[in-house]
Amino acid sequence: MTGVPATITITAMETVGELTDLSEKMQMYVKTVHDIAAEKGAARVTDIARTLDVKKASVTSALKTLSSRGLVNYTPYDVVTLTEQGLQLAEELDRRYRVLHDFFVGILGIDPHTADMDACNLEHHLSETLHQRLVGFIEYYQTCTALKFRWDPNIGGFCADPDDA
Amino acid sequence: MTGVPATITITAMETVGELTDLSEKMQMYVKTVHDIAAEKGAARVTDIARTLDVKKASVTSALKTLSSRGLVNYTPYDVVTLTEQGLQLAEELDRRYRVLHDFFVGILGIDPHTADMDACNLEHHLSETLHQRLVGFIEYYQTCTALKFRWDPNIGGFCADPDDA
DNA sequence: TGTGTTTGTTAGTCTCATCTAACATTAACA
DNA sequence: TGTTAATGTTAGATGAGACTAACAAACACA
Repeated sequence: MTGVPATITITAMETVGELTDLSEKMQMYVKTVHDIAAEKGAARVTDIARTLDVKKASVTSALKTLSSRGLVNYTPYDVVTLTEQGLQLAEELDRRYRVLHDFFVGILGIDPHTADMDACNLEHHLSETLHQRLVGFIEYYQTCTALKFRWDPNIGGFCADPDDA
Repeated sequence: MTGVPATITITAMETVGELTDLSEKMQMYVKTVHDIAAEKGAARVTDIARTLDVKKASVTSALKTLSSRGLVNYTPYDVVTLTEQGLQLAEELDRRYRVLHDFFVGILGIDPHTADMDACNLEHHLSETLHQRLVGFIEYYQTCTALKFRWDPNIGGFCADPDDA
């Protein structure tokens, strides 16, 4: 058992990748297993390959790496699940994804599809401090009525939200 | 001459990396040459190696790649400068860096060092749409007095800026 | 239960970006 | 101007992560 502690504790400047010493690519495999497992109970190699747009041989190879790191339960020809540690990592990534996506769509007014792509690209690279500030900012935006504004595509800028008093 | 158009035009969902088909690592070399050249007029292999914490042999190798891509002027044993295309790329990256850093420090109240690290890690991964929205958001924050708030470390959350009316 | 299809694995190759070790060039200066 | 130190390059190896081609296992169903 190497690398990933039983409970993930990210310090201020650290990203998820730095904490786990896991490349962005490998993080994506963990996230993908999590997403597929959430939908279907467990992930198959074919599903993972299709989702990540890679060949099945690449998936097998990645799963061996992740298994040796204690992040996935892998036995040849069997379905794949996350270990407890893999689950914690996936949830940490998911928290980051959701905060980014919420911020992009809810506050910056970016269309959901672009927001999804940006959040996916960025979730691996946020420090814990930045993550927490975004969480706090979203909370403040939602509770503070004085703060309501909205992106206006006609102007190409932000302006006071007309729905708000 | 391949890959990079004479004038960079990034479309909505595209990142700088996708546009130029240049890896994050290679983007970092371009940015580093730009930074060193801004300070000293031109970059040397040793400077680049020290800045990026890699060996000089790695720098030589990267410079050959970037030279073949038309982004740096490289001749063996000579100082290194950016081509016009390399300069455009570096400036595009720098715009993203500054917007992120401004947002993190000026609005989210993150300390400059953490903000620097986050901006460095994230600058390669922003879509053009997200970049533009952040620019707009910062402008709005700066001009709209109703929008002033600030991170309060005691509370661990945002609150109305006491300096503001 | 045998046969074909789907799914998964293995073996080997490729590219990228790094490294080390050895060598070459340039610069400094006595 | 010759020697030494600093700087830069080459050649070859490594590891990550992708690929293809060939093979193996599991499944589906007549």
